[in-house]
Amino acid sequence: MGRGKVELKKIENPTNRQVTFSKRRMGLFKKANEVAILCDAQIGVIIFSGSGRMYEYSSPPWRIASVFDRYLKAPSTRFEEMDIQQKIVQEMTRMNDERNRLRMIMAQYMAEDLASFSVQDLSNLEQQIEFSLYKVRLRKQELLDQ
Amino acid sequence: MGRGKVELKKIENPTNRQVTFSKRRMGLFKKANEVAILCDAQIGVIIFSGSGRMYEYSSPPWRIASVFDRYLKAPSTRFEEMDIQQKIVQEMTRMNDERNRLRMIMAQYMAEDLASFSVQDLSNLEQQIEFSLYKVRLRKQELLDQ
DNA sequence: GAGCCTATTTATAACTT
DNA sequence: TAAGTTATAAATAGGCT
Repeated sequence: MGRGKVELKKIENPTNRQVTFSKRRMGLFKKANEVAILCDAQIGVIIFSGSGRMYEYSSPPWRIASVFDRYLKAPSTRFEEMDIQQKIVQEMTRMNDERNRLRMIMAQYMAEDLASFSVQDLSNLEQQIEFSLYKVRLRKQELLDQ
Repeated sequence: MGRGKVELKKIENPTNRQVTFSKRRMGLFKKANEVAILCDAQIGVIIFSGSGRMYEYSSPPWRIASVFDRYLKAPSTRFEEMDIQQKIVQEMTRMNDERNRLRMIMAQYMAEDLASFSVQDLSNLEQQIEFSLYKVRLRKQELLDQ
């Protein structure tokens, strides 16, 4: 989207990174606002810059606190403790050796024991899988375009 | 952005609204992901559809809970902190199904490092993910049909 | 009614001042 | 360095299947 194609990795030049951050942050909020209005949705977006500054968007007429409050009340929502995040990281690290193979079979693995999921859980899972699928397709296309 | 210009107001036709919601939700998450990576930012996005379904994005490797936790601690935040923090603590205390959560998070992690995959690998992965998506949807439908 | 397609609109990277 | 401009990449509305 611009004079040149941009690789999806951290922009090393701090000045360029700051400029891009400023522009794209505005773009992201604009998009969020459009979805909220066009599709009658309630949206909250929080951004922390690398330097720790916070920016937020919340779809009118709700305050962002309201969106998060609703998030807390969502039936299947569980707030992960830091402990659990650490467990995730540890688990991912442990699996490093067979990481690729594991990823290949993860989709299969994931779908094998769905009995204990609620409808909301499954909807969330569905979304995450769709996003994964999107990313896989994107990556494949990138390779094909080379 | 499309065959016709769209007025910024709620799309009245429910079918069109749903289609637009689905497309733009994906677009919004993609944009958020790009900003997070390009600009080294931490981003959380929560969307509630008009029907109350929740969708979320959180920039890897952070979980969305982490973004919100940081939000609650931000100096400029001034809504009822005690109240909401208490709710968080309660939620965290009630949390007991980390296994399923972990599995759900895996989908997101899974797609994060695709650099080493060949096109053939990706096609296989794509097929497996699509199959998983199919099974998740099937299971969800079963629950809804009960 | 979920995908795929493509004409157009929109976002933005690099340029300019 | 910041603000405005423009060429180009990306998103997507409406069609089509």
